[in-house]
Amino acid sequence: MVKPRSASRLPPRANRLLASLPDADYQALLPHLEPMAMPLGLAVYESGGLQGFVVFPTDSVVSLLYVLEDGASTEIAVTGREGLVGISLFMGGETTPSRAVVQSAGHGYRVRAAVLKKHFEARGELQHLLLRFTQALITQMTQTAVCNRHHAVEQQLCRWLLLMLDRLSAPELRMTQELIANMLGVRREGVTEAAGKLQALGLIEYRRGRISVLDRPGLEARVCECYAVVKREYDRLLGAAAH
Amino acid sequence: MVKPRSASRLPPRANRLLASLPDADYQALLPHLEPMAMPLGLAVYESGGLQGFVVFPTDSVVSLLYVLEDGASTEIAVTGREGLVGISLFMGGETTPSRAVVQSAGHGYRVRAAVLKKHFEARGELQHLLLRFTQALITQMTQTAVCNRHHAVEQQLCRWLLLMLDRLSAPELRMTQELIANMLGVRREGVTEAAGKLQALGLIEYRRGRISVLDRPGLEARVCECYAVVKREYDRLLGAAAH
DNA sequence: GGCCTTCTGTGCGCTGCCGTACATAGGGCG
DNA sequence: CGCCCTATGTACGGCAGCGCACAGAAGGCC
Repeated sequence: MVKPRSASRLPPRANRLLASLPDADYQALLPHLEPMAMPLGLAVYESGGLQGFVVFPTDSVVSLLYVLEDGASTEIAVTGREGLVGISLFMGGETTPSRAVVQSAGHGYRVRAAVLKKHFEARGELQHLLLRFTQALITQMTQTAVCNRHHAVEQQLCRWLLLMLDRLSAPELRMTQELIANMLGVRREGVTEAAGKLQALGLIEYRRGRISVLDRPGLEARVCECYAVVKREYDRLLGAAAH
Repeated sequence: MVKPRSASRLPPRANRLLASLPDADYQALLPHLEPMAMPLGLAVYESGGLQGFVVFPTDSVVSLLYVLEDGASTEIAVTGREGLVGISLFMGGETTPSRAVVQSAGHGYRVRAAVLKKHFEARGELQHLLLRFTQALITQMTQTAVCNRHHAVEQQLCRWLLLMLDRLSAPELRMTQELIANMLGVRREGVTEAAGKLQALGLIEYRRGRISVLDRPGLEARVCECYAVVKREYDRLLGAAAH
């Protein structure tokens, strides 16, 4: 039933933000939307680097992560079809000290920073929408900080899987445990252990770089409160349609 | 040399954001600035609660923190004279799932949410300034998440002390170790140990709810990179004047 | 001055995660 | 088909921080 991922390029409005725009605003932006491939590992932007574009993912998922001087890293937030990558371009800072890396390959649409900024400043519904999205993103970052401090790796893994799942079309992700460990900022072995436990419980199934979620409700029953808080905020701020 | 803290109420422009506003914007906002006392422990806003005001601290410091269902808490960010409390009011969400609590008593000025929103929408320099501040705040939250994950309590304590110091007029804070522990999301005993070590090194001195920083450069030498990243972003986005 | 609350110091054993090291297994590629 | 790279499983010691329990000390209050 699931179409091969590269078969079709989804239309811009597969992105929920673009879908939420009033027709007039959308039509104004449309000529500036450039389709782009989002291959696994692509750095949409680098820490401190000037980025020329804002990206609206359709069927891809992008991680915002921070890499420490010693190479250790932590995911700050994850963005997919419900949002956009590059908020610093309209927030006024131009850059951020973090990186954005494609975690699940797919496609998206990009808009030149200057163009988006002009439309943002025009202060229509676009501005309100982007600011609400930014606030939702802040909640996700906040909750990540809290979760890092207080919850066990297994719960964080559940949270992470659910966040990814919400942004994917199929309940399967191509992702090694090593990469997940980088995202969560823990050891690979810790992920192996936690994932093994979830598999033993029948919640997920995985083999070599591929994880399938078999029992989503089961995951939701084991996850910490952090997931629900984030989801509720996204729904509240961006409309349940973002789900 | 240090004036008693309650002796004088500072003018609005003791707040760096208000100080950065062009005169015209400032004059427009001035009639709406209501001076307010910020006593220790005051909840400027509660998780999920509708707040009617945005607050510009002058000589007070406010913590944004998240409290988990089980009562455990973590500080997400700290705001003083360099910023404002209540970004969700102009970001469009009205509320956030976190709390804001006065950590260091003092004063501030508040503005009715509707008034600030109107001025924000008028899209002058005020909007740009508030958005840049928001981005700086995001960096602080981000770095908190990373620091929580990867750094030891002692380093986090150094970071926290330096962040507070940057927002205070005297190198002394009234704060029990218990409260610091709540902020950092660790045990009180962990703070006792780390603080004891810093005192033994001659960097700080404390007695019963009062901490004096004796050797700021020494703290800077022991802190993790997280502090510098945040400081650099604040300076870059809000002008070195914010220092 | 003395009491009593609150803050701070310290000492357990425990657990979760780290660092390291190595063994197995999957699966793409020649 | 077989090789080899890479992903995954497992084991072991170490340590940071936790939860708990209690002793001492500081200082406000009457």
